[in-house]
Amino acid sequence: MNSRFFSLPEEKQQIVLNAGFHVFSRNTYKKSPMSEIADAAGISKALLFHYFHNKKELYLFLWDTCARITVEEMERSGCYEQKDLFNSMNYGMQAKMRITRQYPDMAFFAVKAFYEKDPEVSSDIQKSMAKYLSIHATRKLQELDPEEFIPGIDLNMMYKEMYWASEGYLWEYLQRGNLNFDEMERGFQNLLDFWKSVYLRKTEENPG
Amino acid sequence: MNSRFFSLPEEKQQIVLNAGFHVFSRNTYKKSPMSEIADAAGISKALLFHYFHNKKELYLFLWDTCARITVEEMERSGCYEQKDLFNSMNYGMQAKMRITRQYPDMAFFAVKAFYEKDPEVSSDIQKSMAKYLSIHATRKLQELDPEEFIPGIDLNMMYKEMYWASEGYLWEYLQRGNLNFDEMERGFQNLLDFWKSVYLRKTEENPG
DNA sequence: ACCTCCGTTAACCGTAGCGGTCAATTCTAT
DNA sequence: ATAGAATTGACCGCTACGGTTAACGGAGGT
Repeated sequence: MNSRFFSLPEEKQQIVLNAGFHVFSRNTYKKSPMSEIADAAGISKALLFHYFHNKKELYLFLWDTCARITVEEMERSGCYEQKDLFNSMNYGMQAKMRITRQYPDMAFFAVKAFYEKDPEVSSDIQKSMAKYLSIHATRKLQELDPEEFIPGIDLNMMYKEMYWASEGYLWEYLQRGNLNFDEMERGFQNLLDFWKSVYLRKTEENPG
Repeated sequence: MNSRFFSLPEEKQQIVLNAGFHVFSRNTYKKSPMSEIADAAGISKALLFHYFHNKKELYLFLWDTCARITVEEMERSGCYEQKDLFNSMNYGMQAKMRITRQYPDMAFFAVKAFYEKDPEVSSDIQKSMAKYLSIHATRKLQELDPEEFIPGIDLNMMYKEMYWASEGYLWEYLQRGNLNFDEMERGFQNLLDFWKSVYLRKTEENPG
């Protein structure tokens, strides 16, 4: 289908993908010019049209790539198999950052595409999303052992709270651009350590 | 300056402002058409140009309005005078939601404008921002009494964590549109209660 | 030396949308 | 009826868009 694009060296492919993620994540579908994407990728507009027959094809290809890579990388991180909640979040976040390192604008693109309203692409997006969600639904919420946490804590709320804070944390970094991944990773470790120190029940092995 | 606009009934003014916030928050400055704003406000493009001489004037007016209302509403909420951290956050969040109720897209507009790169407006934005930040800087970080919180907790980290979670919480609601403010408020109350139950030191009055 | 293939591009095309203007129309109050 | 303000449709010059095409240039085969 995209044989011409796939025969490119992988490095060049990534540059084009990133250019697409970048432009489409900052504009609506309709207001994302192919010329801007080509410029960002350092190639001519005509060549971009040589790789992808039209704008819609590129956009949907980017969406599929985004979904595929996310699923792959999350599976690969092993976060779903972790029994320990904090390890699970840690691996999950590491996966997200590994993705962001390679495709800095993919996260933005994903949310933008999900809420895209343009009739030329929205139905395709939603259809594909439904497919991926049905896969995702197999992963049920962690079964947490109340004995491990401080007495009386609302574990459901704790989980949601940690999720929101992770999102807020990630968001703050993504928003300001020029990412320092080592710093991000260290910061998230601190966050995890804080949660452990506060939420985990104190025992002989874990004296707070 | 904008005498023609100000002589409008307040209700109509708000409609126009919201239309502006909406369009400018979803596109770059350059790609936000005046025609689209006029449509969203239910008036003709020519009339919009009657109220504001050109696009730049409207944009900067929106920015000033945004900054002014935010400062006003935060002051008015009384969150800065609160001695208790949780009360302070509660009032602050209530103020944010009061603003969002009236101008649903103002929060989006603010972050977008802050990161706007277009040379036609970016310098004005940054200049005005510096002004407002210098006012804001007078409000120093809460002096927290370690005696009130569980022993050994990292108060600095706790504060940051609560901030991130609030942002993540707000973001989740804003993102999906069609806001239910009562539900949002209840949800945030739950979050506050959770924090109190976990972070506050247990005493006779507060048996966890 | 010539030819062929193919990645790559500048230049182009028809159209649509932009910021901004203005004459004309409608509304309102006397 | 009429002055004056509010409001608009139609317009202008220009830019930018998606997509096409003819041509360029280098690598490899003969």
